[in-house]
Amino acid sequence: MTELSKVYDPGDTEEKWYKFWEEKGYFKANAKSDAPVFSIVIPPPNITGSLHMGHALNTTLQDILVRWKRMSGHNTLWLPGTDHAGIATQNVVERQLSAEGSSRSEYGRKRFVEKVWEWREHYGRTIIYQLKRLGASCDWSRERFTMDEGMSRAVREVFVRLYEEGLIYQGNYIINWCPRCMTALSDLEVEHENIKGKLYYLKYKLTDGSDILTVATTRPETILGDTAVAVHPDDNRYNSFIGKSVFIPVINREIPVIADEVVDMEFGTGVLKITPAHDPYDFEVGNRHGLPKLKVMTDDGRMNEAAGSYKGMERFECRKAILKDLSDREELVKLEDHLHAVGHCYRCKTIIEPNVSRQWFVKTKPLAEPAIKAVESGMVSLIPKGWENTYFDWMYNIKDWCISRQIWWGHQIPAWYCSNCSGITVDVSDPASCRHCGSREIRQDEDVLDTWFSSALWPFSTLGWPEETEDLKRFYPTSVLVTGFDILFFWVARMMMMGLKFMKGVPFNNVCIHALVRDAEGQKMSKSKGNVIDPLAIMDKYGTDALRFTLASMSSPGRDIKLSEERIEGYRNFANKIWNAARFIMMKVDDSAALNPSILSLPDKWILSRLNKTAGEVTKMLNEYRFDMAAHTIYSFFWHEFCDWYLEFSKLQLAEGGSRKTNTASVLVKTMNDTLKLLHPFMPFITEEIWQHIHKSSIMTESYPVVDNSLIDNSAEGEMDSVMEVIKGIRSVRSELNISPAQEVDVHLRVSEEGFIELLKDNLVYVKRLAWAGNIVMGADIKRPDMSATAVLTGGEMYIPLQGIIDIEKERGILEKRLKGIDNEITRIEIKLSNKAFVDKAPEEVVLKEKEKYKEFIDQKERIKANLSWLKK
RNA sequence: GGGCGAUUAGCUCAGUGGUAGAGCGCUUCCUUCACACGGAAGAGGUCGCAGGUUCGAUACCUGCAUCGCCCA
Repeated sequence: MTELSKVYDPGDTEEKWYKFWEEKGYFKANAKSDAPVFSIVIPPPNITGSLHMGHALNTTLQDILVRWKRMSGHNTLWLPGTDHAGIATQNVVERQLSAEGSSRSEYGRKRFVEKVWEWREHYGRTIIYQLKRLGASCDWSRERFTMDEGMSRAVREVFVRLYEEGLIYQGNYIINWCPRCMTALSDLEVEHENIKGKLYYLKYKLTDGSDILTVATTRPETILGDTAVAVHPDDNRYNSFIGKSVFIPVINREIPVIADEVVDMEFGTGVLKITPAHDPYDFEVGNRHGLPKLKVMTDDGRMNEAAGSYKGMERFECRKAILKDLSDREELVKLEDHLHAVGHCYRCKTIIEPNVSRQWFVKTKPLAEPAIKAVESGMVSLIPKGWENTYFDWMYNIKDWCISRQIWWGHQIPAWYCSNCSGITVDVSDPASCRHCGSREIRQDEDVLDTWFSSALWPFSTLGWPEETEDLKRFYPTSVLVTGFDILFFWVARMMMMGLKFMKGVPFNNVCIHALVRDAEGQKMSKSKGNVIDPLAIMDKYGTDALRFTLASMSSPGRDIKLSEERIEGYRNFANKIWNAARFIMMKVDDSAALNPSILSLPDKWILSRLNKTAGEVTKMLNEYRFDMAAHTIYSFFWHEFCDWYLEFSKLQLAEGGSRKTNTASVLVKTMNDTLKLLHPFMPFITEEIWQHIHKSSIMTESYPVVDNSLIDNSAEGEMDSVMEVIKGIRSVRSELNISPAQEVDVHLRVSEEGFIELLKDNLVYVKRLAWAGNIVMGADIKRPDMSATAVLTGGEMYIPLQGIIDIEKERGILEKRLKGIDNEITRIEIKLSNKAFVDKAPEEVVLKEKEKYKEFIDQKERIKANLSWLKK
């Protein structure tokens, strides 16, 4: 075995071992193996993305599961890939073109799409390399892309089948429109944000001149598209107006007064203006009452010809202009501050415009039903379980899904329009002629599908569907999906619907939902806030293992991760601790024989028992997706039991020589080996590096430790606790009295229990060495010697004579001097605090500080007095 | 407006119907041959507030407050 350097340097090893694993093919799944299957599909990161902490967390958790299962003998598949991210990618490439002084329209559709593909080839794989940097043990031979040939085929297949079943339809409805991206969005793609706006009260005069109705609105510019005003049928204030008509202010167009139950009598004046083409609720009202839907805006958020003199104005400019005209005409009654939720495009944050247009929709209710049942019946578990309610709530209230997008980058909708008979042909392969009239004059729908449409098929399309491939048979359904809660509806819910529909079975058995990573202040990390912690920089600085361990140990269910660099540094230190423990063992152990269980010492028995309990605990925690607790369990075992105690005991045992030495070596090696294996899923690189040093083979293909019940020894654990308690007691006294480490102390132990005395006798050598104890006398009738310190044990009492150890007179002098000093301080503060002027007039924090100091001094006084009493007879 | 979660040491967070835990930070001592990215010993908490159940509540129940998120 070669000697290790004093400090672990992750930079040297990570790339080397990743390459090694990949070349050896250790990541590859086996479609033919009969071993139990464990499969995961990765949440495909966007091709526009570069690795952020969210990816790092998500990837780490998946890799922990995958490496653990692989070591536990499973035929493991972790299928990687990327998402084409329609709008986001199109935006990125458009920005690039714009920087080059060109534009999407200048390129034209065909060339633009080619440009995006080019972009993907150059930049779109960045994130893949970054995932590798994290150590992700994905089966790269099965890597997929949501726009690759196979996935595109799956998308078409699904579209066609759903269309033929009537579950996909085209219709003219109100949808969310982003005037900047110039596309429709689904309800989920709209982010609602509370904005301080105004509520404007406008005058609508009755056409018969009999009265005026005051209407409150947040969007005065939409009066141009009003086609009615509505009141609640039970509202006595306005009953008499129903059926009459009013003039829209400013433009004086005549519209009816209608009654509808949806009107909230409490809101504003209780009279609502109805703009069916620009408000989702008004759209419904409009449908119920057969009102015309008057569009007053263009797709890029300007006023159209229906807006008359306002034509061409940007929508918020128009608001200003209308308000001016309203107030000029004295038709603006008043305005109030008003907090309301405004929808924003989740990609570009532009305020969305509800808009009536012809789009494609998925009828979701029939798909949602089985998806609800699958969770209700327990076929799929969401972890933590609390998310199931959120899931149900969304599923029960699901609305049809608008899937068409007016962009170029994506799966073009496989529908062709006939210019002859205006029939629609929907087909898997491009048709040559109209299915209805045979005309060759057909044109494909220009829109593309929502990116999430293809993502919804991910668990089976990646495995080869619609072909019945070996992979599909073996690896579907996947074992678990690991993802953040932010895409529960976007992705998880839709995969459930699509998986159940097309595979007749759930896409995964468990959904492990983890938190978001925030900065140390709890803020969401974002480039604009400048509070992003870049995982790549962290990996450079502290090593990948440290980052992974940090993320794992902080991912408690149901709580966001507040990441700080100090924390990562702490786990970097842990990696170094592991390194040095290994270094110690490699320096001390030259020959290790097979473990002989018949000659184990108490510390041997203890550490082996603790090791096995640790292995059991870690496995249990991983089974429950408690990565945090699994990580903590290994951490505290390794550092605080193995390193702090056993390694110190082992030094004595090794010095004994003979069979004690070889057996100790075996215990050291076994414990180290098993801990490295337990740790490997969390810290793959350092464990591999150490393992390779010792064994000249890979740890990846080793078996994960299983509990050996024959090594669990509760009585040895109890006995060790007693021994350690004695050691800690002596150390504590030494420290309290500042006894130098080299100075041995005698110990008088009053212990009545015979078994305890025997135990200590057997283990005296450890106590002497680890506590630097000299003579130890024990017995039931031991009396406290004069001038001795005291420590209380569970089973007795311990005295440490101080005469000759410390200079009693000198020590007493020092302590009394300190006591006097402290008494002075106490008096000083007492005077200060009893001075009313000080307490009343000094800044609060100064007073508080004095009070804290006072408490501190009182504490110190007590301790010094106790020590002084030890020095007396 | 509806729902969910949080509130425990200076900070970040575990946890349990019966003596309150970790990491980091802090204090003191120590470069003794694995590690100063270290060791030893310490200090530090009315477990958000108010009720209730209980022999006993930080934990279970109810209400309130503050913060965060989701949905409308």
